Amino acid sequence: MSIVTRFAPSPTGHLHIGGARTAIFSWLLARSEGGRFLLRIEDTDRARSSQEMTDAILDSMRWLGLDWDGEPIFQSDRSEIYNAAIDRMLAEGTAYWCECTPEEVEAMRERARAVGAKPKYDGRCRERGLGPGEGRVVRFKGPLTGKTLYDDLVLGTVAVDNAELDDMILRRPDGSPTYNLAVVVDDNAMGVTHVLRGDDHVNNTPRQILLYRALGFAEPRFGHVPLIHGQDKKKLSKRHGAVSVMEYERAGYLPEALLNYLVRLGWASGDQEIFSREELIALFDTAGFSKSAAAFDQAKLDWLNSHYIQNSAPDRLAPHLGRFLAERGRTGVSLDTLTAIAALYQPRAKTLVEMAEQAEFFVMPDAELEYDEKAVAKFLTPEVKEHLVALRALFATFEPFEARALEAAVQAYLDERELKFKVVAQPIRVAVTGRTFSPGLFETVEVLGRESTLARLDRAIALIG
RNA sequence: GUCCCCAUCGUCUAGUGGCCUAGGACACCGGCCUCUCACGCCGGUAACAGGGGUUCAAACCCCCUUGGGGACGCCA
Repeated sequence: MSIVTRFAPSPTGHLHIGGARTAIFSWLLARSEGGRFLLRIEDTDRARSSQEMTDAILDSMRWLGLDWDGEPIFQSDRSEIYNAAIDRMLAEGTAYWCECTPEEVEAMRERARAVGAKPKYDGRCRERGLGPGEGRVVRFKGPLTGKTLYDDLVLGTVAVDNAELDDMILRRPDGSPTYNLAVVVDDNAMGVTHVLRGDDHVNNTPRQILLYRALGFAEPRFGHVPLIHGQDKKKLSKRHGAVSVMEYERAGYLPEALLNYLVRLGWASGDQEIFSREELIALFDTAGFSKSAAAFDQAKLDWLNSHYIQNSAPDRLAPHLGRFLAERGRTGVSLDTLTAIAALYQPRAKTLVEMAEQAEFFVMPDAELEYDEKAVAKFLTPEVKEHLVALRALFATFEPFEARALEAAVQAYLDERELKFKVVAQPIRVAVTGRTFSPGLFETVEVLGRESTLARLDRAIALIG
């Protein structure tokens, strides 16, 4: 039987790092087995769900390269299906009407807590034979004894006493279905064979299995991947900084880097660290899951991002660099220039945002270039003035205006005077970039171009006075 | 509180009874390279939570303790 997996986000927020990871795992499981990967939007909470968030989630999925099969299913237009299932359970005696109010149920929970027991609904309406009525809900008539166990794809055998489970609500007073019921009905209808989700759902699984049985559905395999924690070992949340996929995109991360990082959080294939999309599909295996929670480590993500930046074609990076420079107000840079700059920064930038920050001096008007005070004081000294003047003249006419040729020309100038390159390197660098660090001096000068190089040398010479 | 789950370097992990004086990666610390900053290269520090078993042999199996996480919704 072919595998069918699904990702079922609730459109109440952007695609979260944790959600993205379970989506990646579900996608990989399907793709690695030649199965199908489906999408279901869990928008039954009409008040908190929005079309904007649905679109944003789909955009993030596309950005990561997670393609799904068929059209996404929306729970909001499937209420008849859920109701049919609930009505059937009512008719078959596996569900019942309950008239307890939320306040009464809360009181029951309080009482249970007081005696050190598990807080739960006490089942007082189970045998009352109530029918529909204002304010009434439908509850599942679960088994009171015995154990429910299943073989988890990542955890192994998980068992829970049925006595721990209370009779969950299936239908609210307004007729809408609750999460557990809708999930079971949909997963069954969609033919889902493998459910991969976060660890925080293990407690739901026995309940859902009981529903599968009550409904006479075939049970899928379940796998619960450990949650992603922040540096403090707590469940990842807003206060841990950037947590949505979109934020990482905006922060200048490459999708393949985030994908690679996320997939290694809780999964491994031997010692391999770098995986292409194709390799992942070829190597993915549920045996590679780890059982313990993983802490999100920004430093390692940065390392992967620099790896992918270094290994990308510069012309692929160029448009992205252009975008991030534009955000800094530097527009109208040609694609050729962008490509040349990107190539210089590939080994130097951890993120595209950092690349744009570092490279901004290349594209600012010469008159706007700011000179670092300390750099000027240290390197733009009277002793080097004559050399800057001479080299300015050399740069003014030398052909071709290309890194290696310029380097040879400058070297010849220095040889004649028995000077070391060190004497002029930093002064020229400070003159054309405004600071003490940059890519290779001649590469920088070449990309900057003759006109800007001369204009900046003039400014530097003027600064010496 | 109750239930469920987890437990190897700071972090991500390899390890499925002998190949482990525990391997890799990130980070960190040295060094090399060098026109700066990076890249790269070489080297280093650093872990089987504790205690009992089982076994000729345990990081690997069992139990307990401790620690951590998650869940206890008419949210998903």
